[in-house]
Amino acid sequence: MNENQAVAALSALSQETRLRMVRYLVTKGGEGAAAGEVAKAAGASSSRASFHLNALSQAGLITATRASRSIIYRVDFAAMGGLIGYLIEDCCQNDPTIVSCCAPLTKQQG
Amino acid sequence: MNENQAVAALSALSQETRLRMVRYLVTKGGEGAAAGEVAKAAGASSSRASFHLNALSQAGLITATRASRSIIYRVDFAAMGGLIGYLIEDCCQNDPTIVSCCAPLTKQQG
DNA sequence: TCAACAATTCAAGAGATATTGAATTATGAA
DNA sequence: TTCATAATTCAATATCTCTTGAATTGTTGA
Repeated sequence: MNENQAVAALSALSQETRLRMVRYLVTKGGEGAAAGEVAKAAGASSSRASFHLNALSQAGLITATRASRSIIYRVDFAAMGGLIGYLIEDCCQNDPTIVSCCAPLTKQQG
Repeated sequence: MNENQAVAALSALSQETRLRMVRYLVTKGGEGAAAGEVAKAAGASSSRASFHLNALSQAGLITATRASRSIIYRVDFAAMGGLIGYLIEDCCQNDPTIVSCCAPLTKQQG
């Protein structure tokens, strides 16, 4: 993960419809979901959904694979993890005696 | 953390100068850094830095406290952790038998 | 081949955001 | 009070992004 990739990923996530899509796909895990299903979950028209799914794909946050008439989208969990790691890199200069500031960054996950 | 807060935080982070600022402040931990120091670290003019620091503050990602002539900015680590938690909420529907997709989200932290 | 379904592409208009340099506010020291 | 430092505010410009609806592409089954 470099700066350009991180800005691209964060730009992609900083939009209501796309954030809903990613969060929906996160819950779906490796199974993923078809474009139409994601569009419905995010409350978007098909053209809008397509536009935003393409943006997420360009940013490297999701992948697309065709399955018959549908196109299945899945979160790229390595990319998501890479982004999170980039955001909190060298937290508190990696000082192991300081826990108070870095602790909240690892606790909220579930 | 709700949807509006998350979009605001991600919008704030999705800009080169602001991302640099936050990453710099993350390494500074509870100590924080003065506006001028952050501006220098991010390679921004003072007016640009002020504009972007205000955006990060409005988004709830950093706090500002005056110390003599300087204004010290610090990352709000609870807000950062809340954002990360919101992004990966209910990953894989919290199925404990699935590790492959959620693992990368908790490993990259340094 | 034809009809139906799933999804993408396109163009135009509306709205939001970033940059610049000059001016202004706030603080501290002589 | 006066000067220097630290930082913010302002207005104008330029640029990017989102939405909409119609048209198009790709796939499947009758």
